[in-house]
Amino acid sequence: VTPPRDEHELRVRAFGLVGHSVASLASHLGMHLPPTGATSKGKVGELVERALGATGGSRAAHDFPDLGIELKTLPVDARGVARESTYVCRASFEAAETLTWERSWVRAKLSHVLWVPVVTPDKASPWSARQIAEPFFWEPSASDAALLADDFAELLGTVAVAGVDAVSARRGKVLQLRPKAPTGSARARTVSEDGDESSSVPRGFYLRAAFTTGLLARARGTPADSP
DNA sequence: GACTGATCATGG
DNA sequence: CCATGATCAGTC
Repeated sequence: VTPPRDEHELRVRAFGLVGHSVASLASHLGMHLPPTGATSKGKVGELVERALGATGGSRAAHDFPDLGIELKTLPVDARGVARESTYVCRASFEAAETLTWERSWVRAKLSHVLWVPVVTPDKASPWSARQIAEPFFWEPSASDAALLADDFAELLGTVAVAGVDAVSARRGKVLQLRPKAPTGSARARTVSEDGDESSSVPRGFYLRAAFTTGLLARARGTPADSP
């Protein structure tokens, strides 16, 4: 699948997936999926990337570089409530004191996102019971951006003055900083306020499920708690 | 049932 | 090790 030429083409392709199960999508693409469970983490995202012509790969870039658009699948229950938080990107603290929201990779990634909800009734649901729902584009509203910027500033501020280990996933109204590593013993470099180097478990930025649930509800034009 | 900390797969 | 794609699973 070649990359979409523009946003319209991407939109058409994404809407073309609506109603397909993950199993049928994989079948059409000739992809084999392992059974659902721990070993299949991330497979739906890779599948949808391929289906839409995302450049993918493991480079630090948007999924659609020419369009500046990021692709995210969103597991939701039958009511449209997000089942999981959403990973955004790795967090680097080389210059926590000077890194601003405006210059952050988090902001760049979230500036334009194509969300593809995947209805997953429960975690035991087989691929055939997980269906692609209506996708939607999101560009943060002024209030979205303010919430994100506030959390970002608070998180980075704490890292700058107290170190990354002082931040738990409990911080942040909508944006979290959490471990993001192969195992709990993985290490990544950290630099403290006075320049001392040490290491801690690698972290990543995540969007809370309540936040993404709200984005979906807004896109559907329904209150987040309506039936 | 929501949430946090830990974990799984793949490529460079 | 870095990055991408996320979800698992024990605890609150």
